[in-house]
Amino acid sequence: MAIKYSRQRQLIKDFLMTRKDHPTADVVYMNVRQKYPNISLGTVYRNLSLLSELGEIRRLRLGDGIDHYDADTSDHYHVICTQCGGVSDVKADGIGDILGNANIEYDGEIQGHVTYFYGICEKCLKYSRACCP
Amino acid sequence: MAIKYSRQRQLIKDFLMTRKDHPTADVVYMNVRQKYPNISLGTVYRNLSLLSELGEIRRLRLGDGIDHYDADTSDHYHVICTQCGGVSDVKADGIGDILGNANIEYDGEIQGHVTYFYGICEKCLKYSRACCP
DNA sequence: TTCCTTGCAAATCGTTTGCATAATG
DNA sequence: CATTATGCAAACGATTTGCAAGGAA
Repeated sequence: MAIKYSRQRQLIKDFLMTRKDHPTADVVYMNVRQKYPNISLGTVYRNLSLLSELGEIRRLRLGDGIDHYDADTSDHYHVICTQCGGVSDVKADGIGDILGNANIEYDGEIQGHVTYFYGICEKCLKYSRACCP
Repeated sequence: MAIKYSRQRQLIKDFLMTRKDHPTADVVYMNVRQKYPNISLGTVYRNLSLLSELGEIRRLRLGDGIDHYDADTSDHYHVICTQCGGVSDVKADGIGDILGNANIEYDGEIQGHVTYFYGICEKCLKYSRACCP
């Protein structure tokens, strides 16, 4: 199971690192194809999964049924805009600790949690202000 | 868009209220079919969506890519067992407030959050204890 | 009668997989 | 050379949808 270099995987990771909007597999495919036209969707999926397993990127499951990917593996959270569907980052230090210490009643063993927020992103806020003063 | 009664919708909701394990659409279909053999999968999906919109049930998106449904609409959280995949309830009062007051840096407007936990459920815990003393 | 709901099947959409070929170490 | 990765296309599983027929108000 040794991992060998592939230009495709490198390009996928490179592209992801340039983006802060947590693109989907399809968006990755569309973009990488501009530098490497022969790449196939299957390869994109395979590498996104592999990179996620390796911990080099993060796979985000945000309730819209489509996987998003994030090259920023640091500890942070996400907000989904209920208007435009965009995904943006939030700093929210200590949520892990807070949830870990919350008053949780459960007879099994809790190992971790997934949290994301929804709301209205900065862009959409400005937009709605502009038209409804 | 007035809503008219349908026996199928009633049976779907009735079934869901008897279950505490947050079944998927397919499981609902299999079970309702025993009382109403002609029901179609499409009808099950349509009604689960409708009931969710009406707030009579809750749709759970737990990161496994399959929607689960819960007739318990009270405020509670869920734990997904990493061993058996089962979904169970947790009481965790105050998480909403805690997250609302967390130290969150975000330039948009946060309206709410989704949180679920993962870990090992009671059954699987007992099971693993039994075989590894 | 009006309009909502259904059953059925086909269609959609994101994702995975089998396989022969190409590239890496 | 052994092994991993690829492109392609077909397969997949969950969900949605178009449509003609059935049922509720």
